[in-house]
Amino acid sequence: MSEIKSLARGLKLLERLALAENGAGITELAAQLDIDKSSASRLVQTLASYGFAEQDPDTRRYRLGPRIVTLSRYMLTRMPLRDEAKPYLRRLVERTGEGAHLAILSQGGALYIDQVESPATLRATTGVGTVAPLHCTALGKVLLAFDANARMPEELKAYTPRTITSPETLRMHLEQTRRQGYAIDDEEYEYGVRCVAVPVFDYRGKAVGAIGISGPAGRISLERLPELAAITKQIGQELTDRLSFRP
Amino acid sequence: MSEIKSLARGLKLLERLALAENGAGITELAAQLDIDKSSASRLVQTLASYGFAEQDPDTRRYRLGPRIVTLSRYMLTRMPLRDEAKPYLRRLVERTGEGAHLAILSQGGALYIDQVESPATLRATTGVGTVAPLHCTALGKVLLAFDANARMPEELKAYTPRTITSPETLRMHLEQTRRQGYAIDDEEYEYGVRCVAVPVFDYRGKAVGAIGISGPAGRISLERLPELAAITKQIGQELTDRLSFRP
DNA sequence: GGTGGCTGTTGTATAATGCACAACGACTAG
DNA sequence: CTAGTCGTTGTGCATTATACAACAGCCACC
Repeated sequence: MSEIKSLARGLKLLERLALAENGAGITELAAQLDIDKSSASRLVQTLASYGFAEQDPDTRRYRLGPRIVTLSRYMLTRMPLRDEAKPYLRRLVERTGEGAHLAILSQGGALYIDQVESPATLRATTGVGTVAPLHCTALGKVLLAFDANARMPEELKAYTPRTITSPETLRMHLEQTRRQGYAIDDEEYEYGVRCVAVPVFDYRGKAVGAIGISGPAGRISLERLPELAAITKQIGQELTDRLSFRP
Repeated sequence: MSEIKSLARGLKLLERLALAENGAGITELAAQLDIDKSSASRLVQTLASYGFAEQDPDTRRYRLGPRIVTLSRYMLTRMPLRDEAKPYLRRLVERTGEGAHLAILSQGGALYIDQVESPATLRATTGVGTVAPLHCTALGKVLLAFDANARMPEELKAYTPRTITSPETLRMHLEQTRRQGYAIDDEEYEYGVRCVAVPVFDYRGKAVGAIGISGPAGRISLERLPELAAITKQIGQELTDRLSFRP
């Protein structure tokens, strides 16, 4: 499995460009990858000529190009799960009033694939393409509990005081998640945001993703949680049923 | 400007993968790029090892990988225009009841950067990342009329019977668009869908994008058009005013 | 159940290609 | 005006990607 070095370098550059807040300079990029300026320059030029990067005419710095967004769209439209899940996400929003999300396991986290916003003014929305940690989000916990490919994160980073940081506690939590068929995130990732999520299975019974709702803790009160969990479980089951029909 | 060949090949492969409905095989890809199977295999393996492509375990065919979606998210969150425009898109939906979109000029078309869905059951939504033709969409016409970088498409492809296919007619249309400050799409791209769009300018007075609404022709009647155009123009102006504040 | 045609992957020698080292022009700051 | 950036471009050399194979796995078809 010998990888093509210059392609690999180009892809690494893309990732660096993605992380750079206000674009990145050639010298900077070259230093990060430990390659020569000239190499970095030519690689980025190639990326730019295909629309994967672009140069700010004023500052001469480079940033990600619009082609990425277009490719991403292609990728998303080719996912059957996304199309199937959309109506159920809408239903989730209608019945709970909160924002709904669909995520799959990817890059060691929960990758948000689709969303439907809450009609309320106060919203908790995570954009499509975000990769959220597995151990402190409802969608992530569900994937961790039900997706056979999911691996426990090495480090359980604390995002809020409520984040579960002990592997033991998390394991028990996942056990409970499996028993009750849903997971919650009680302000464990972001202050004032609670979430509920359930797994989605395909016709083989394999977990292929998770759907859930998230909203301000004020609206998603602990008293309302059982009801919201029931609704989410029901709609998740309906989606699973639908996915089971295609052989 | 010597481009790095193997990186260029890798990027071309990415684009081919994006276009392939149900993934693409190595032999197929190699034939398309006119390179050897072995080269294609190793290039795609490299793409895969960075998450830009992935292999279906069953069919052994390759498709785009999830990393693309994540990068796309980074790209979008780094666009100031998008953040600024969001509230105005919401307002547009509130006041018209139709779906709202934000687009910029890219890849010879109108690249949809953001959207807010209509609350109605019958929706006309174009996903973020879509590149729509310039000559037959309201957003596209606006960009063509106001963005200095926009180039007239070589071929005015007819998508519906109403599509403007004559360069002369289109030129007059654009002239009118400039005069009245907004453009419409009267079922010129898709049957039964009408759109209204206006330009957005930055502090230099340069057109940086376009916002607009689109919905079923049944609701966006010809009688309602003047009113909808007025609303869209007003909100577009408000957004332009906001963008003018930052030096 | 073999057999032929397909797939995608892996070895290897050769030659093309990307690389490091420069030098360059364009800016900015002191 | 000089010293320090920056990004880009030329060029010889050596690494590297490549083309041509051969390979194992799969499916379908007599």
